[in-house]
Amino acid sequence: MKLTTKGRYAVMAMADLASYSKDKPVSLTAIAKRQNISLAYLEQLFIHLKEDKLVKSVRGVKGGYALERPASEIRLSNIFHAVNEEVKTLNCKRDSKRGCNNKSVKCITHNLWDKLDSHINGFFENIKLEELVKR
Amino acid sequence: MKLTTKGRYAVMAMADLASYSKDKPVSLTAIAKRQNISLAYLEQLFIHLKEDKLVKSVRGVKGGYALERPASEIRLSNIFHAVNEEVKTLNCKRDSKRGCNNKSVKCITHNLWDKLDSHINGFFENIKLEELVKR
DNA sequence: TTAATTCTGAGTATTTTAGTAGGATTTGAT
DNA sequence: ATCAAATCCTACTAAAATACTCAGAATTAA
Repeated sequence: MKLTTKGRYAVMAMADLASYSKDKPVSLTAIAKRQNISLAYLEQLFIHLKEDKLVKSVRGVKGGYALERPASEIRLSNIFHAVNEEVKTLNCKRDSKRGCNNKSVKCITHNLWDKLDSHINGFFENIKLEELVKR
Repeated sequence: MKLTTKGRYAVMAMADLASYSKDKPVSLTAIAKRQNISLAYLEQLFIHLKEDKLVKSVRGVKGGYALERPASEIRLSNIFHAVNEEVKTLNCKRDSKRGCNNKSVKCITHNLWDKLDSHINGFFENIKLEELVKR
């Protein structure tokens, strides 16, 4: 199990925005340089961040991105969700087809993965972008 | 981020062992059938489980595997570690080379990944194979 | 008009994962 | 002694996911 760079980059970029975009939008070029992330890759991430209304964009010269909501109202879970960095420990279709009835060994572990999901998601839900940036 | 089947299979197989190998060793063929996992794939996993002294093997006819330690002394973290299903949210070499000094945005998030690692690892460390099986 | 920027879709290289293949070795049972 | 069931071992491969790149279109302040 590992966290992919997609989620990491998204959080880094959002933290960058929260730090540098007080009044004016920040261009992806600036973020790309500061955080050392490919511009083209950032562009793709920001499409999703915008879709989920975490950032707003200003097109054209002097344009860029800014937070759509205050950093105190953005949870890390929102960011991960936006870029499809889901915690997905089990795709249950197979199991449910076979009638997952909490009796087989398979389903003993099934419960485990559910708990793990909650555990990890809870972690991200409890941290706001604001906390990450201040300090 | 996702958990791979490797870790799932390893836990399922260990849970199977804990359930079925009371006195006699259990063959991988039996586990493969019960849990619907490829035999050859299981073999590879058990090499590692054995290396980490979680299971012991009996070769030859009527052979198989059994737990090396009681289920109450095997933590899920031991299993994941054995099959290299590590929680690895950040490979820090790049960052440390650049002098990760907890000042840049990169290192703000760096702390985050460290915490996440602990959070997830803590989850696995707190669950023993025994708890998984009984009930 | 120009240059900086977001926006969009497609394509590709790399890595990881999951699984296969083909044996060699060991050993209880007949 | 032979056989078959099992572990053990190494290498290979197919598929999927990841992490990008590329080429351009659209927008807009200066």
